[in-house]
Amino acid sequence: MKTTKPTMKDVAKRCGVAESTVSRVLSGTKFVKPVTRARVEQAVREMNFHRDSHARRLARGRSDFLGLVISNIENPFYPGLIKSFETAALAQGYEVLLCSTNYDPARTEHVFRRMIENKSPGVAVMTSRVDPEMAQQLAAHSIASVFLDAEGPGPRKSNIRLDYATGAGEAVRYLHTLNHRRFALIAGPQQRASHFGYRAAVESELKKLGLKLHVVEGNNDAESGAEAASRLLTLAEPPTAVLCSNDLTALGAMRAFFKCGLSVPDDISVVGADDIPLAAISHPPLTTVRIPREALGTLALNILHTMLGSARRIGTESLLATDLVIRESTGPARGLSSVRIA
Amino acid sequence: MKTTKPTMKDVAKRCGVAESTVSRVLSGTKFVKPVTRARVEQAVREMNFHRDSHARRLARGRSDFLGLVISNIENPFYPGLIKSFETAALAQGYEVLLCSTNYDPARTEHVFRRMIENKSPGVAVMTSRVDPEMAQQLAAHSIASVFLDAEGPGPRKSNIRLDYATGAGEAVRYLHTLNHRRFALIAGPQQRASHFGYRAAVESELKKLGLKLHVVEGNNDAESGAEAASRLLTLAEPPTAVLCSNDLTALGAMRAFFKCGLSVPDDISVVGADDIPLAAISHPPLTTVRIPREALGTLALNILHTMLGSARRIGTESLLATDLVIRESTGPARGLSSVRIA
DNA sequence: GACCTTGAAGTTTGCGCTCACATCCGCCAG
DNA sequence: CTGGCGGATGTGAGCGCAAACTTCAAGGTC
Repeated sequence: MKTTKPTMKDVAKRCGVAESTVSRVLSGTKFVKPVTRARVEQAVREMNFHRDSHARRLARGRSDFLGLVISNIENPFYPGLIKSFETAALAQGYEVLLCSTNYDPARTEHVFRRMIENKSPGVAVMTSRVDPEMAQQLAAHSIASVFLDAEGPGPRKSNIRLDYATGAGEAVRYLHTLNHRRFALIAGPQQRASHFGYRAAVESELKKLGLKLHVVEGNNDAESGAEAASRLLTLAEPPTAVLCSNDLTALGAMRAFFKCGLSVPDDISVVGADDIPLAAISHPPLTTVRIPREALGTLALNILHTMLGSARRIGTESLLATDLVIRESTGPARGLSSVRIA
Repeated sequence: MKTTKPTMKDVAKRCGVAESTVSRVLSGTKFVKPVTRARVEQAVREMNFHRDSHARRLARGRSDFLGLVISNIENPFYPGLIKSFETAALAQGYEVLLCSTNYDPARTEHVFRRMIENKSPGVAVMTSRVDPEMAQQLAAHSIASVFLDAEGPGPRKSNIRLDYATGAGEAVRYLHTLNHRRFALIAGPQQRASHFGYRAAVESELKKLGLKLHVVEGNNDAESGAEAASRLLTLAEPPTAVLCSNDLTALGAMRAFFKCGLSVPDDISVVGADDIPLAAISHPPLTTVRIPREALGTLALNILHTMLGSARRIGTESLLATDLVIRESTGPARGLSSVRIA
């Protein structure tokens, strides 16, 4: 029983070829006689040999670790994104290094250092806010990057913009055909570009219909959604349709409405955003503006792959459309009088 | 503008010391004069130098990548686990390599090969089913491992057992005090140890109370939960309390009950298992047997860390208790006649 | 003052692999 | 017959770093 793990040299020796031949076989290079190849392959199998990826990456001068940076994995938006990114990455022969920042600056810095130290050829930064300095760090180490809803593209730096206008417009128009006239939005933190964009899209669509939007600010979680919803009900003219910055907020809002004895959608319609998995199985299932997470992950990877492939690594800007998924949290507006709460 | 990235040698040259001194500074070894240390540190900062982790790992002969193997990241059970594992790992100076098997044998094999090639010192396999051969592969490459609900421990191989009996017992007794007497379980696939254990725990607890359990098999997702729930309603004596193999199933079941015009918990009580984040914000919020995901992640890491630290890397077996989280999907059994559906 | 100790550095080797280059060989065209 | 050519393989030089080993100097100790 050998104690030390076999190296390529051991494999080479065992079947009487040079190390480089083994390397060629393992890397799938051609110009290896089928017989030789077979012999090497068998030896590899017999010895249960595995290349050391560190040595490999050192010798090649680069790694195939693509970074995927997210904020908080507990955000239900991410898993689908991660999965599709990973699947696409694997298909192209990359590995993925998943990193969460948890909104912690120290952690964030650690994450980026990790990318640099691992010689990542490219990183997808799918958090809502990015320190511009980090982007610069990546650039300084010539790491290709793709961001989400960030500033425009640059050298080796792409951007994916979510087009809230499509989905938000659809939602507004849909609610309008259901005779809703009083709209409210429980918005997310407005310093985030995505939430600002969403709000703008809703407002602009309503303006086309000659309607106004009542905005309350939430914090993207269920509690703040519930709290904001209660506030909406104290209005002189409460809305009949409530759009939300994300699904969690919408869920919280629905719960608050239920607590007040209202029925969704009979008394009030609620629309979420994101289409997290839970939206489909909530009670009632949530109508929502869908961000195609899977498409997003795949797109991010493909952008990275393209930038890495082309010699002139020019960043691109892509637009990703959103759309409305109609479920059961929306219905016709009560034609009658407005709902009043004691 | 230098094009190539600086190496330790460059740093050394720049401040007139030997490479090893730079290494010593960067690794925090002592026996470096403060003055020298400061000079090196400044040079590092000025040159924006970062060590190459591949070279580092190659030279040291080992990596600090702990593997975390899960089945499907879209399973809401995982994110909390991942997060706590990662946080604990970072605190101990490890990095984590997250891998999903997606129940795909090819993918699974890839995952394990990845661990081997990256010279992972340890791997936490948090999937419900494991190919024993994989466990063997890890052992063959002397990689420490910790499994979930797998076979007992072995050399360099630990196991964490979830103790369903605690939580399940609590749930049954709680429902019993609410006057429930007719119990059903929508069980998960029985070939999985965890689901088998859960069922056994519920059955044994009911037996103590002189009650029986009606079991239907589900498939751990919302649809199968709904389907199983409908089946339960066709019984001559439908249950008044339904336990479920997991929260998704419970959610599906609740939806089915609503569809039939029943109220949860007024007409029927539902208990989930896992306590996924969604359970707290579902309608009604779900009473559930909680698996402490955070504790699980932390525990897994600590076990790994301990095994790696001690010279005699003996595997251990740990038991992790579950408990009941009471929310609003459970209530007193109707004292009156049993519910009947047309 | 000979001897050891210890802090503070420098020197060197090699981790396991890839890749550029050199080599060898058989075969065909001129 | 010979030069050339391309397929098949061997040779060797690093990749960037860690760690063992070596060196040197400044103090003790008796």
